Amino acid sequence: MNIIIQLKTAAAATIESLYGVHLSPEQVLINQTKPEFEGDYTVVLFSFVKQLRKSPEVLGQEIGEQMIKNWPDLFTAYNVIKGFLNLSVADSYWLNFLLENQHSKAFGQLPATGKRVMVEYSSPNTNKPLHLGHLRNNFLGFSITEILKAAGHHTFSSCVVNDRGIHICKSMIAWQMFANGATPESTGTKGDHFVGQYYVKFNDEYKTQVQALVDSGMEAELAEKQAPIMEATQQMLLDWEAGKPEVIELWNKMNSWVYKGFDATYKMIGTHFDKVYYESNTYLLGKDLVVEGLKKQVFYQKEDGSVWIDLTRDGLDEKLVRRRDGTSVYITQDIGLAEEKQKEYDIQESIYVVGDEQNYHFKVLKLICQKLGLPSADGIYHLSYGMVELPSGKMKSREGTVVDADDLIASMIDIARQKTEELGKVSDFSEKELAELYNMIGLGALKFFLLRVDPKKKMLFNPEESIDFHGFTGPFVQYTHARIQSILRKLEAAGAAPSTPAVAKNLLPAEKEVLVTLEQFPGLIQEAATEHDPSKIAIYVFNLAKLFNALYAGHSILNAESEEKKVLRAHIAALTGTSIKRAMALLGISVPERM
RNA sequence: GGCUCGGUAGCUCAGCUGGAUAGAGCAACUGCCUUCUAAGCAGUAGGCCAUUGGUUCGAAUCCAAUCCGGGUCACCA
Repeated sequence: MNIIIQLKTAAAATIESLYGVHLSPEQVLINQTKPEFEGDYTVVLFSFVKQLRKSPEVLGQEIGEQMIKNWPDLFTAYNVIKGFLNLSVADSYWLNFLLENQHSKAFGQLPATGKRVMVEYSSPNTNKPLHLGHLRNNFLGFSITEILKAAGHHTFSSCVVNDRGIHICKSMIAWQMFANGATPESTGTKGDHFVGQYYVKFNDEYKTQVQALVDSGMEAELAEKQAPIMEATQQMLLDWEAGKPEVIELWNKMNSWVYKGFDATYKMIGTHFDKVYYESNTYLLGKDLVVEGLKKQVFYQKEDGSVWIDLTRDGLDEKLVRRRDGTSVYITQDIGLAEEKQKEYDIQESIYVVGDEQNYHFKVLKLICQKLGLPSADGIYHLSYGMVELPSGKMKSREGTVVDADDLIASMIDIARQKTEELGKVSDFSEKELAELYNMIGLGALKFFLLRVDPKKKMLFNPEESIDFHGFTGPFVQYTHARIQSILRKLEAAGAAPSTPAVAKNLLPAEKEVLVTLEQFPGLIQEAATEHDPSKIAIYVFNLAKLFNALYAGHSILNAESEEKKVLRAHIAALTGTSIKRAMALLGISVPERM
């Protein structure tokens, strides 16, 4: 049981015994004591003043005194300033905590809950390569899956590949027109980039054709529909749906190029999925649910035959779920897929990592699923995230202002290489070790950069300034880990590995601060999981590393003032090391032994 | 226009289930490598928490209005 819960329970019990007023522990507000005051944790008393009819100062004195009397092993001192009761927690508590957890490789792992959760993320289109926005999506999805796992849930990651539709046909048409049979192999181009080039070519040609038609006197709107390349694309979509063999063959071929490219990128960033859904297989799902919804009178039919749901009572609009011609719309397949996931994986929670431009869509999706009575409907959660913007504004693929994922990753790794070479600390590394290190640092910087901000906020990426390697960054945390490992290696070489049970009492402030923070780790994982927010982990691990660095700078470990202190600090270093490693793993970031 | 999300240091962001003098990082300026990795540490400076009103012992945090910015409201996906 962590100290905050113990504090709440103790404070509530004390208040009950002193004043006969029953409080639940949750009603007690505990803050970490500000550094300028004496104490570790603070009970905020203002909220009890009215009920207990005593001044905050008196309350603080009485409660503080009583808590120390009742739990002498836990609380050693108190002071009251205004309405704040500052309590000092006994050193023995922190030392016990340290001894109990020092060897736990899985420190922070919470007990199994039995809850089954699916996280869907990435969900790329197969007509162009991944860009910076996809990276934020992938990193968030991977991270939240790891966090939920650490919180004790049984997780499944999934990806819905948008492999059909008009956008893929655009690349296909352009390839037919311009490629002369070129392939990724013949041009030495990564498959997804290769196909993306034809998507761009399509748009160029389309623009030209529309302009030509407009110049010849056609209305712009009509020109956009009648441009020959667009008509050919529409025809190709119909041919695809009809299963025309040569279209299907081309579609398969081009998608396979794209997948090969995606796989390389996914491998590079360490993403993997337990289940991949292809939209070409799932786009017909949900049709039977429309029929069922009509029967249940959740949906209604208009005279023209189209099927709708009226959500005006829920403050939303009317929403189409089946077209007049009987074909389904986007949301229909999502309803179907939601049911499919539930059936296949028996999940209680279903998380969708999707950009915030689809907030409305997911609100509607959840409502419809609830009205249809799908078992997992209440467990639908849209992990909405803001766009990554450039100083010039939103990224637009048509205007060529997107930051390509592969390019960015490569440049991050290259910067990692440059900086590492400048510092010259790992000149004895083999080529292979160096390559691994550069990947670790470059990707660590990138992932940390994208995960450290609240997912729901839009964020800015400035390519000119690049991503920093100092301060609140991945490399900073990685560096702290490497330093810790260096110390531990030296201790081991000196035959003083941190296994001796006797540790020094009388913690110094710098030592205690690290311990207090370490003790919060499991609670923090819980918080990040319930709030679906990896940035909490990033902020935490940065803070932990910073506190450790302060301890490191102020107090020697190898040459500590006494053997006890040496052992104590070695233990703290070791547990900090495993915590950093664990926390960074929750962000999908590896940490090096040396850097 | 309706709904919705945001506006905190020069820049990028924490803090938002109300609590002490609003915190980090970057950039700027001072110091610190003959002792464990300076990708580090210590410090200085930098704020009308968009504006106005309300709720109360107390508001960056809650409520309302206003201003500014994003998203969305397709028989598109």
